[in-house]
Amino acid sequence: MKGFKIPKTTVERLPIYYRALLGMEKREIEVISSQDLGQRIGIPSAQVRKDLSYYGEFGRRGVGYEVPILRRHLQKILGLEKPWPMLIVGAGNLGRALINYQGFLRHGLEVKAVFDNDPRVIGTYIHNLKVENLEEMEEKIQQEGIKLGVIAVPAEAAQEVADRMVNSGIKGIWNFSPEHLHVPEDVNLRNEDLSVSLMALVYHLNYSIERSE
Amino acid sequence: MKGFKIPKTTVERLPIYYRALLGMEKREIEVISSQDLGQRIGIPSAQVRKDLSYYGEFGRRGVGYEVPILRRHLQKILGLEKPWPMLIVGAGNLGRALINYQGFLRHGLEVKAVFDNDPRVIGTYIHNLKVENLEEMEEKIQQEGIKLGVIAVPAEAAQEVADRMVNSGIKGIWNFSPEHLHVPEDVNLRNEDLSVSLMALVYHLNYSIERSE
DNA sequence: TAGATTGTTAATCGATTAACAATC
DNA sequence: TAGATTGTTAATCGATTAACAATC
Repeated sequence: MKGFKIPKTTVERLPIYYRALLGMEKREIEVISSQDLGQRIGIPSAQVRKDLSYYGEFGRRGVGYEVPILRRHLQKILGLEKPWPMLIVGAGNLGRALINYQGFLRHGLEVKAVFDNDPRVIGTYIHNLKVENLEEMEEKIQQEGIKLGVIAVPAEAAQEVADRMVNSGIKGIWNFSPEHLHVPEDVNLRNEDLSVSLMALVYHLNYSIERSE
Repeated sequence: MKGFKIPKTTVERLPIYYRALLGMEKREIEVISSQDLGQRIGIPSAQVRKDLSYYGEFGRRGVGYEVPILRRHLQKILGLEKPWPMLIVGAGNLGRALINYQGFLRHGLEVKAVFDNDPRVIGTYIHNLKVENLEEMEEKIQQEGIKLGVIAVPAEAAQEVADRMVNSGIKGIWNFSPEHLHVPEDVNLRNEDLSVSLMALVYHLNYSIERSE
């Protein structure tokens, strides 16, 4: 990786490239041009080339990119070579959906534990995984060296869960609660507030329907 | 609303403001400055003021913004005054999580129907809602005038579901599948590919852990 | 060689931020 | 009036895009 600054927007697109390449590899497409790759995912070819160029020269002029090679480069760039153990706090509907999501393992992620504080839920099983008492979270994080935590609890509980995660060594938080969480700057926080996302969709929907009526 | 172009990034922030204001209104905070509002959600005050200024002059110089007034303006701007009927296709874990999500109604959205094509699931109930046969989707969309559809099906089925939604009059699609969907330009498409989002988090996590070790 | 496509530079476009006059 | 905060302009910063020499 070169030393200079990489645009945030580029990083957001890397997983999209990676995913598309996985699909092409499965279908045994051997070589792809930035033009073709871009077309499949709705990104201009110049942007594809520029994004990749921040990390190296992966293509061959006049030819294109070899799919398996580029895919492996992206896997490494994204940090998906070694599997990341992760934990989920909150065994409600969303927590369950995430646990059951089959795609994590394929992408080098593995849900190692689920925690909740509701006695009616603790001890039940979700897809081979026993829901554990939230009290035991810290111990597990340290035992297993877990660095990645998912917050799928109600807004009121989110900051406390985050604090406890951070204190036990978690370095990346995927936050599904609507709370704006405070974490130290060496902790990577990613907010996935679905209702915020939906409201932005409704804004555009409302606007386009108003205009056409 | 003024005539000129509003930055995409501004639109993405509006729901965050709206949500914060809802919380403040509940706690009976009457007036808030751009400074204070921004602080709560991690957005600089100048940006708060600029974003709001695209839609009007909602504040009072020397004073700030009246919370209930600004909240109502944002509700209107976002198109959340009248409730939007929506439908979900795919009654798997994610579909279930979305149906059970209590927050939609509060934000002017209402899940009117759920569809699936699995005979073992059709006819079962999820939170008062009967899972219907996917065959009947088109009829329902037209009967109820539904404009908003959620795609929570496997990648292979996503484009077909999208096509059928579009042909029946859906104007906004919230796509949870990893497929890059093709829709006419008057249809608003929002992709919510969770594994893409997670990979971007892992990228940063990996990078920060590498550096500190 | 002729045709294709990369990697990169420079131009353009868009978003954020600082600063301050207006005004409560 | 003195202090506070908006709304807006202009400067800065960052991202996208066009264009093309390098090269397969």
